[in-house]
Amino acid sequence: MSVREDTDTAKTVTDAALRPFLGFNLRRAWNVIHADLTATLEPHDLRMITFSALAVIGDNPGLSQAQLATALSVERPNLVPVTDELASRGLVTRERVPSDRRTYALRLTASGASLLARATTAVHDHESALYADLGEADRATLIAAFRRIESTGTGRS
Amino acid sequence: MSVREDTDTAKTVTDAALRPFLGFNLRRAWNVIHADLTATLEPHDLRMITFSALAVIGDNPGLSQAQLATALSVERPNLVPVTDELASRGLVTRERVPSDRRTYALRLTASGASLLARATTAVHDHESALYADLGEADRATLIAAFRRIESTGTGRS
DNA sequence: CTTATTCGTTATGACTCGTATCTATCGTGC
DNA sequence: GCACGATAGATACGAGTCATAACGAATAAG
Repeated sequence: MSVREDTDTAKTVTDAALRPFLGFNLRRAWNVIHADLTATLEPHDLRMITFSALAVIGDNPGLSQAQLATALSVERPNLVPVTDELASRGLVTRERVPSDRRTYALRLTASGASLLARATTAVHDHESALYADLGEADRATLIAAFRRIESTGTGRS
Repeated sequence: MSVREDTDTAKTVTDAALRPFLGFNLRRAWNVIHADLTATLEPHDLRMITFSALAVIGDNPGLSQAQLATALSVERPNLVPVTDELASRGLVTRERVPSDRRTYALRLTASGASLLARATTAVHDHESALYADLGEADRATLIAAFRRIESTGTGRS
C-alpha cells in the first residue's frame, strides 16, 4: 500500500489530525487557563474549588452544603474537605439551622468576604490579560457558546 | 449589621458570581465535552489519550515516543502505558530505528488505521451533535479563540 | 575511554473525583 | 409514641490523571 513514507526523521510533528476537533482545542485552552488560574489563586491560599465555593456562598448566604455541591457540580463528599478548610480558616461560618438540625447554613465571614473580593479582582485581572487578544464580542460569543454546549450536553435548562 | 437575609430557604442557588469568568464557563463546557467524548470512545475501547495518540501517529508515521509526548503535551513517562497498550493491541508498531537504537519508530498498523478512522468518524459525529446549536461561524470563532488563549498563556508560537 | 545527553522505562506520590456506606435528623403513616 | 423511608453531612475506599526522580541503554562530543 505504499506505506513507505520518509516522515520518520521529520522534525515537525503536527497536531493537524486533532485540531479540527473542538474538544481537543478546548482541552488545550483549559489546560492553559487552569494553570493560570491556579497560579493566580495560589497567593491567596485558594484553589479553584475553594474560590468557587466562596463565590457561590457569597452570592447565596445561608445555603446548605448540598445546595453548594449542586451549584458547583461536585458530589457532596468532595465538598466536605472544602467547607472544613474554609470554616477552619474562619472564612465561612457553619450555623446550625433550628428548623432542620441536619443542615448547615453557610455564610461568609467578614474576612471571607474580603478574601473573596481580593481574589475575584485578581482572577478578573488575570482573565483580562489572557483574553487581551480577544475582543469583547468574541468573549461574549465564547461564554454564550459554552453555555449552549453545557445545556446541549446535559439536557438541563 | 442587618445580615439577616431570608435567602436561607432559597430554592434558587445561583452561579451568578462565577458566570462572568470565562474560565468557569470553560470548565463546565469541558466537563460536558469530556463526558461525551469518553462515552463516544468507550465502544472503540479507546480513551482520550489513546485516541489522540493514534491520531498523531497516523499523521506523523515513524515519530518517536518523545515526539509524541511533546505533541500531546504529556510527560514521557505517562506515555509508556499508552504505547504499551496500543502496541499490545496491535494498533501500532514499535520498530527499532537502525540509526538510533534508543528510539522507537511508531506507525499505525492496518487495524490501527481502521480503528482510528472509525473512532474519528464517531467523534466527529458526536461533536456535530454537541455543537448543533452553534453556527459554523461560531465554531470557527471558538477554535480561533482557543488557539489564541493557548498561545497567550504559554507564549509559544 | 570519559563525560554528558537523550530515549524509553520504572517507581512513586500528589491531586481530583465518584461510589458505597454510616450516623443523625426529618417527615410521614400507623 | 413508633416504625419507615428519605435527606444532610461525613467517612472510607478506589479509579483515573499527571508530574517528578531516577535508572539502564545508546548516542554524541571531548
